[in-house]
Amino acid sequence: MSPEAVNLVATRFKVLSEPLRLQILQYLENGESSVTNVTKAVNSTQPNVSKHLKILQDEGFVAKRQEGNTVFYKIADESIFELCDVVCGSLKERYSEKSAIFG
Amino acid sequence: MSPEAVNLVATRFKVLSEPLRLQILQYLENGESSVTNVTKAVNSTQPNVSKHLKILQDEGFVAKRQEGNTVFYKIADESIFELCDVVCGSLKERYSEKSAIFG
DNA sequence: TGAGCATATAACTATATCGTTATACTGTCA
DNA sequence: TGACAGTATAACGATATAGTTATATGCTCA
Repeated sequence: MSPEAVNLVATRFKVLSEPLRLQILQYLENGESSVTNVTKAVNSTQPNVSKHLKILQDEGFVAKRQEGNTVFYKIADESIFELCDVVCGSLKERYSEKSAIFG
Repeated sequence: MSPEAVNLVATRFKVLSEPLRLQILQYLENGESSVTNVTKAVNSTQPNVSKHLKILQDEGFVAKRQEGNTVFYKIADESIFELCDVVCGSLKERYSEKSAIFG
């Protein structure tokens, strides 16, 4: 893998390395949602959620759609769930005694 | 996924979000290696590589083995390559025009 | 025991980013 | 047009971490 490719991959992992962003993605797995509803779902503030949604959008993980004055975001790259599955599987192996918290 | 699980997953992604650490993992894919050789391979400094190796080990991605006064590190969790493959695939789709740099 | 090599750690600077607060922007509706 | 709701952005403080330099630790061998 070339250095540029390594950097792009690292950036992708970095975007997924914030718990709040993972929570947002997890919530959006249920379907598209307005910023206000995402904010409520993840129990944060609107500006903070807005900022994180922008980061997720810049990386192509989510896409936005405007309707009136409300903006709806939805998952744009399903591979994130595959990534989480792989990580969870690995974590389950490593912390087999803690595996209960992964359901 | 519970909040604790989200945090553990986020931590895992964070460890993989540094280009140098990805380079180290990529190099170790060829087999175990001493710290000195890793340092040369990734073109960094010994203390820096040592620090990153510790981070990778704490997360269970690599394991160490001491022989005399040299320490050998090797991959301890093959799932990282699966993760990189998924990310690369997703990136290829997104930047299809740039896909050449991924080989 | 003492020199020298390999690795780890400590202390530091610089940079990045999270979350907050305040405010700007944009669209709707009376 | 004016008020308000939804979203985005700017500015700020606080925290975290990458990389460097210096040094400590631990092993080997003469």
